[in-house]
Amino acid sequence: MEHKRTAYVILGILAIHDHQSGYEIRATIEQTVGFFWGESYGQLYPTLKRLVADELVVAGGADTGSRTRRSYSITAAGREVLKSWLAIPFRDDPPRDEFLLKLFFGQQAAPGISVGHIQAFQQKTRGFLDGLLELEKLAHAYNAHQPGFPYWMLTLTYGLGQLRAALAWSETALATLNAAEGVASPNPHSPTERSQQPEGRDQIAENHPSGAKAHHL
Amino acid sequence: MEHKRTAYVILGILAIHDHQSGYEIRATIEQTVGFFWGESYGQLYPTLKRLVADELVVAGGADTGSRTRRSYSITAAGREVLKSWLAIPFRDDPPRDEFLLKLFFGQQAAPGISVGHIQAFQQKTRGFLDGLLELEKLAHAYNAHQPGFPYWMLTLTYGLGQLRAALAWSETALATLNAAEGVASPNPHSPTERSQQPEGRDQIAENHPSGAKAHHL
DNA sequence: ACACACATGTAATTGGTTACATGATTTC
DNA sequence: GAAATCATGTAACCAATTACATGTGTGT
Repeated sequence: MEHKRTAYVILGILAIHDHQSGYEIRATIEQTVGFFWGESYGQLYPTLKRLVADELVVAGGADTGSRTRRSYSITAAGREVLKSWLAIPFRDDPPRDEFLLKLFFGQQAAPGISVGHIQAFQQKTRGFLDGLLELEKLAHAYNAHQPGFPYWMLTLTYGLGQLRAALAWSETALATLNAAEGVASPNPHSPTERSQQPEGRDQIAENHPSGAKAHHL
Repeated sequence: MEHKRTAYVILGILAIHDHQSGYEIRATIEQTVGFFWGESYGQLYPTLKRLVADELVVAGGADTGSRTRRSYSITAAGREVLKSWLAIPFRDDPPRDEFLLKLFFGQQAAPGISVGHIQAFQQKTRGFLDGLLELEKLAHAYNAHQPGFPYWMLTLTYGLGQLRAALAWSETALATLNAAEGVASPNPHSPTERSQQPEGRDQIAENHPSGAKAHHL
């Protein structure tokens, strides 16, 4: 009876605003938790089905099989399940930041490549930041009175902080690299959409004098 | 003949320091890119095999099948493949931050839960930061002269910046929450179950005027 | 002889993405 | 009645995790 995290996202969204269709839920996810939590279509509908089967949400509207709008609400049981999930420690999934990875190996790349990556990163970050600022404005305008508001703001300010730090870093990074690599030429990069911020896992290099493995590569 | 990202990590590591066993490669990954790139056992050996088959690395040492140490080196072809991978735009994989997710839904949680999460986050972040600072020290001590050094430092300073921003945020977040949630009965990190939560529907803001997307819940 | 770290591997499964296929409703 | 957008779904795939199974070399 385990549920995957997609299930809890759905429950959480419905707990805040009930009676949404799958389509709407998806949109809501994107507009609210989207900046730190990506969901895919492929997961949504099957999960919704499963939640209905487990009676954590109830479906109203058309009969199954039809393609007409159906809307979902969370049940009391659903709220409980959500609540107990919220109470257990969050899991830190392994970080995966391809940008940093490519940057780390920058020495192996052709000249200019790393600078290009950083520039692309910078642009994405700026765009992302603009989006969050916009979101902040809208949230204040429409949702300031809602009970969840303080929590929402917390996630927002977290995001803003990370992005600003990233932006500050990118300036100095470019300066450093231009010094190190000489002049820049090319650009790689055509824009994509999503950005992410890495979230840590806690293991870090272990090293002790005696066994002294490779800390020097 | 697509390669997965694990393959490029291996190539990159071997490009920096050749002639390592699978075991060593894994350790090196952890000690260098580990803080922003998690790899799992399960991927390493099969990928290594595949790389050998594609002649991007060569294996020396014992014969296949044996469990004695084998060591791998990158080939010229391997370097080329790595180089061209480095040149293509990095991919931003969808963000997934369970901490923020739980925080976002904090209103649905029992009292103290969110504070507990933030405290846990704070601790992890501090530990992580300490680890990075340690790593920085070691890197300066042992690797300062190596050609990749400036790039490694870039990833490091990025991490430090993010962590410091996260730490700063967590302070204000705790302050905010303590104000908002009244007093804490901190229930840090051990699962709870049962709680009373009657509380009927919460009906909140409805969809607004026409046109614009629902930016409010 | 035993423990322990070094070392290599595989099987089962998850969790998720992408791409596609299709129907319903609104708007012009 | 065509187009756009709202809406629901599925199939194919794949990257990665987990847990397990096993062997080797060294030091005590």
